[in-house]
Amino acid sequence: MTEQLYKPHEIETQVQQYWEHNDSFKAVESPGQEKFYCLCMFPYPSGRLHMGHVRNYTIGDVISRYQRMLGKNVLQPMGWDAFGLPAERAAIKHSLPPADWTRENIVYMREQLRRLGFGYDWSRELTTCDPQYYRWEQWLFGRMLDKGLAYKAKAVVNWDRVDQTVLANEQVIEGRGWRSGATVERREIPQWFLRITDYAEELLQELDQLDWPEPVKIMQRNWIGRSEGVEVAFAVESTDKVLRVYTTRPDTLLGVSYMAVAPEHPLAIEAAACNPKLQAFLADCQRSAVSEAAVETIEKQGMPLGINAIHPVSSEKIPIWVANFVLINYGTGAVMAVPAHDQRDYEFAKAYHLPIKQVIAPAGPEQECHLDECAFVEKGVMVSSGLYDGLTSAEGFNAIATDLEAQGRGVRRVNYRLRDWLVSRQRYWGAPIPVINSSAGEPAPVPDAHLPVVLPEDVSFDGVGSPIKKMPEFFEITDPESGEKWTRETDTFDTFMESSWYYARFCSPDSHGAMLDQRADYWLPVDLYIGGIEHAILHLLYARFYHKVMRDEGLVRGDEPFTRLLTQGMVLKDGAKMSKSKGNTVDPKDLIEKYGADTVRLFVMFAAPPDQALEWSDAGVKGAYRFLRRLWRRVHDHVAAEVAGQQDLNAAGLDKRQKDMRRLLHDTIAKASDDIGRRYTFNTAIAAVMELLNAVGKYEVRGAQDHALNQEVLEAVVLILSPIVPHICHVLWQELGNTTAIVDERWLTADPRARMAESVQIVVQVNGKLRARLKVATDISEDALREVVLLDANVKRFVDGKKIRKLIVVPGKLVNVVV
RNA sequence: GCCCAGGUGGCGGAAUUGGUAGACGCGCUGGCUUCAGGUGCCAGUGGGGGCAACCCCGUGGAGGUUCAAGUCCUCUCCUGGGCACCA
Repeated sequence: MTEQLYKPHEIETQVQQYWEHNDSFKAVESPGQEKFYCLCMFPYPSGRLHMGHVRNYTIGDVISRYQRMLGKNVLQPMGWDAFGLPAERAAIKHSLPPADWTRENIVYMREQLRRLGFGYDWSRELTTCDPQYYRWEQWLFGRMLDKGLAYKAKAVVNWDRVDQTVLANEQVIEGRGWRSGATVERREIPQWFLRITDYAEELLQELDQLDWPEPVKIMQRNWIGRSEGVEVAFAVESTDKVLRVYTTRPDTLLGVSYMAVAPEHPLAIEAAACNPKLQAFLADCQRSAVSEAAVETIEKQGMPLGINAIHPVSSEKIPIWVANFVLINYGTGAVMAVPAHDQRDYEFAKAYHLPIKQVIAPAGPEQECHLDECAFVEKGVMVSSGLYDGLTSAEGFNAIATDLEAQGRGVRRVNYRLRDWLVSRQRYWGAPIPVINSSAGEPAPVPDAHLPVVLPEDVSFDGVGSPIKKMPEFFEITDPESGEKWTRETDTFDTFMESSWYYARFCSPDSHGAMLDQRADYWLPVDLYIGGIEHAILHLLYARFYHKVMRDEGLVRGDEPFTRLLTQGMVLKDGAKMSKSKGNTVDPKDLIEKYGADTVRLFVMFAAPPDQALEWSDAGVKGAYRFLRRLWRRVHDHVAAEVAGQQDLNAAGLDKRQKDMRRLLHDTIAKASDDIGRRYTFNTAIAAVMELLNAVGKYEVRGAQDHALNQEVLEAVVLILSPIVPHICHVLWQELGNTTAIVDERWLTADPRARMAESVQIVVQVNGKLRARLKVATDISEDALREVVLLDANVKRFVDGKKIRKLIVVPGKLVNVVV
């Protein structure tokens, strides 16, 4: 007797070849058939897949295969987010052009994805560093320029003067450049922006319609940061200048005791011109980091500018200060400070001995105000505000806003925290910005006929500045007709540009005459988008913005790109995120070699629900492998079993033992369908199938009907597991006597008749404490149930001698006796 | 600083609508099978008490609502994540 062993590598190779030869996952538009576009965030080709990728793509593949079994026309594409900073770092380290490094990585990672058995339509593969891809991004940028959606303005960056480069926040380590060690400066340079703020209101409003995790929607709402307030104009003493500030609390206007402007504000710069101390302070601020987290946690510092503003209501003189916590790119870059009613202003006022003037009093006894300790930031009733005394904060808001507007000293404004999207990067490895500059420095778009502007790939890369900034053959242009000299823009696009529309390009990746074609109307929007929670704000907001720009350009229908979103949790090991720097990575390659792709897929889906962090466990992987081996053996034992007289299952003629087994089967089908299809809790679906398989292992086959029942159970187990572990299930499906490929099979529906039970277990509590479990007929009357409950010996022990006050009955579940 | 998520056995996790806490898996303990094992099978496994039936305690902490709380409310402690040039 030769036992057939589970050899994952053999069968996985065979099954993958079957899919490839049959083009199993090629997605073809089929009007009339319901489509399902399942997209996972495409990877940055960093070298090799990490566990986060494996998890992300397994989740997507399981859902895609499940949807396909429901009969839908499924599109599951894959591509490469190929531009980015790591390629530049690697180029410096290995003296290899970023393009070569990136393409080598893609070849390797593509093979890893194949090896994991993901059902991608590889004919749609795209790579963002391909000029045939980014040419359309350059083209759309031209349209945005036409519409005024793209514009040039100055912005602050982290500048490393040694490496002659701009640094990402993550490259600034304790105020110094990560490579050069040079002190990082804040520098203002002209850069390109996209007017995402034009869409702020729509981006905010349409969040409500999206089937996205609530935390992600909250993060986007906060990021957009809509507020209603008043822009107030303060005259600057003995000048004709006006200092504009934005406040959401005009009701506190009479409590202003100083003004604070950002270090980059024109008033600060002007005042510093003849004040060396002030100049030193501004220079100091230049050196501190620009991120919001840094600004919020630094020690609040400031200096008076020596000039005053005139209060628009009281005409009082208000000193103007410069402060390091005021952000130049939010609001007007200046704030009116009301120490009594804003905690930050309060702390600043205490530190610099500025007046604290209360103008809002608690509206009732439930509010507490201790101005000797902290600001009173709640809304209340106005005091010490002259004509406005006695008004509530809300009434005062309106009264003051109306009065200021009437006097031309203020205007109601909706403000957004959202800032325009800065898309210029002073880096090499990105899509060139399709702009040329005249000798006078005036920018002009590159004509469509000259697109794409191709990034030179054969470059030597030393890390000091961008190579194309040193290549006259790239940036020097002479108009062949007029002889006029132009300079090509050498900045490249933020890589979020490419990832903002790739989901749409997958619909028509081979369209060479246009960015998109009508196939996009069939596939879009993406029905389910899956990726890391770390993209909750930027990528997802930019892609939504891009979709609306494309919509307004007539390229896509619909307002939103991603109908449903699934954010997957991190992969941890020893409680920390897996990362090279922590040295706690597990290479998927080693695991696949050791156990096969199915084991890796099963473990990743079983260890935790997809949106939670997943704690890596080598022992858990072994457990997954053991389960697959057990499944393999169970099926082969069944197939090999010799049973006299093969019979079809006669569901109506089963005995109690058989009915119980069959009920468990159909309960499991129902649970797995709900878990996989609706809840996305694959771990509990797998657990349910494990229980079923455990039960089938204990189930004694006594005759032909038992054998037939076993056949039904095992076929169901293999079908349910097939989206998760598709290779082994492909083989076992055929071992069970089927001639079809399981990838083309349909999902099962639970039979309600098989799920009906004659008896049910009732939990009996006395005063909420569990005292008995009773098995009763499903159709027992409530009165009969009460009677049975009170006859139970253990229940009696706790009830006897006491008065029954109440009897709570939850039908089919529970009885609680209250004594 | 602000925002978000999460604290349940030795571990990963389950408990879906307020109704049996700990499903399933790992690990561990004991036993059987095997020349052997990164094998298979059986039994046990939150803490405490009891020969047992059972009983008491138990979901980070403190209060509260309820017949009933891991789940709802208030306060609090801890951990992880994000905060605009990483993707």
